[in-house]
Amino acid sequence: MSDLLERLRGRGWRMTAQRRVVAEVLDGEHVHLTADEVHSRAVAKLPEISRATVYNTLGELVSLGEVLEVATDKRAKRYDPNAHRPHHHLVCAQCGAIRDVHPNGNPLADLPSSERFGFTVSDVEVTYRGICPNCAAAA
Amino acid sequence: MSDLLERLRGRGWRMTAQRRVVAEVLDGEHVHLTADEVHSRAVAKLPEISRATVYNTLGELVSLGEVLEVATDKRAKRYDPNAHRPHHHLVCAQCGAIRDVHPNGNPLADLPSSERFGFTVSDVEVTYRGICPNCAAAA
DNA sequence: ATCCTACAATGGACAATGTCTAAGTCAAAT
DNA sequence: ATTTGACTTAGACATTGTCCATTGTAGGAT
Ligand SMILES: [Mn+2]
Ligand SMILES: [Mn+2]
Ligand SMILES: [Zn+2]
Ligand SMILES: [Zn+2]
Repeated sequence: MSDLLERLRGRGWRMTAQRRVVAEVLDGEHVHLTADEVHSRAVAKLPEISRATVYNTLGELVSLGEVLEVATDKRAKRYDPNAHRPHHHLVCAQCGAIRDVHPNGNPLADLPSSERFGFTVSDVEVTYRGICPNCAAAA
Repeated sequence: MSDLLERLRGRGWRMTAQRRVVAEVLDGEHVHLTADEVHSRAVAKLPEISRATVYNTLGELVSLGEVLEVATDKRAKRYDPNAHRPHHHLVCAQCGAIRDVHPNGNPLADLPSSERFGFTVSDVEVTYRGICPNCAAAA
């Protein structure tokens, strides 16, 4: 995710300790944190970082297309740094664990024009739900 | 939706003015209201109905499988009385209008086991996004 | 028709999530 | 080193949702 920081510097972003920390927290695979989780982890690295800054920074990253907002649970939005390769999500209905998945086929092609109601359809999100191996083992 | 009231009576539901009003508000096609919208419309019919009762009733309807919770926008949950025929959603990215859609194919079959990470996958939600005819005309 | 009581409704406190602003701070250009 | 406007902060406020003690009532029993 240091390439992210590079790209942002190139776009005229002022590089602050807070933004570096948020970027660090978002680094990794299968990362889908809520704003509050991002804040907690950021505070561990930079105790004085404020909630508002985390929200602001996440919002900016979303506007820039560097992070995606996903709504896999019905409470808080989650922030997904894997914005470059399109993908969908597989969510454990029990513990909420989230994995990135790449299904076959193109769901957009499966929506016939008779089911489009005159909309110009440009995008599709797919969320699979099930039980993860951990939760299955604990049952 | 009077058949809904019948089914609920059969399940031992006490029939109250409040529950009748909530059921009335949820009647119709392509209905996907937030709890607050349900409350507003219910108040128009029964001014003294409380927010708590609307939340309680919606929660009960969801537990009974008579209404679905959907998360097509990233703020409030929406309540969908079309719980009997499985379907997906088409959402206007501009105005938020929601239509029920029935795509071809089965997205569950498109998730190969190599992409299941040991999960037992049981369900899939698909949300199409685009621009509705109204918003396109206004542009 | 009246009574009883378990179930339901109410209002308001509280919690979780998200937005906004005024004032102070600091990155980076000069 | 100075300057400047972008950035951060704390906390008020807004929205969405939950909980609980109290009050009300639907529907069965008499
Ligand atoms: Mn993802
Ligand atoms: Mn629907
Ligand atoms: Zn799990
Ligand atoms: Zn629209």
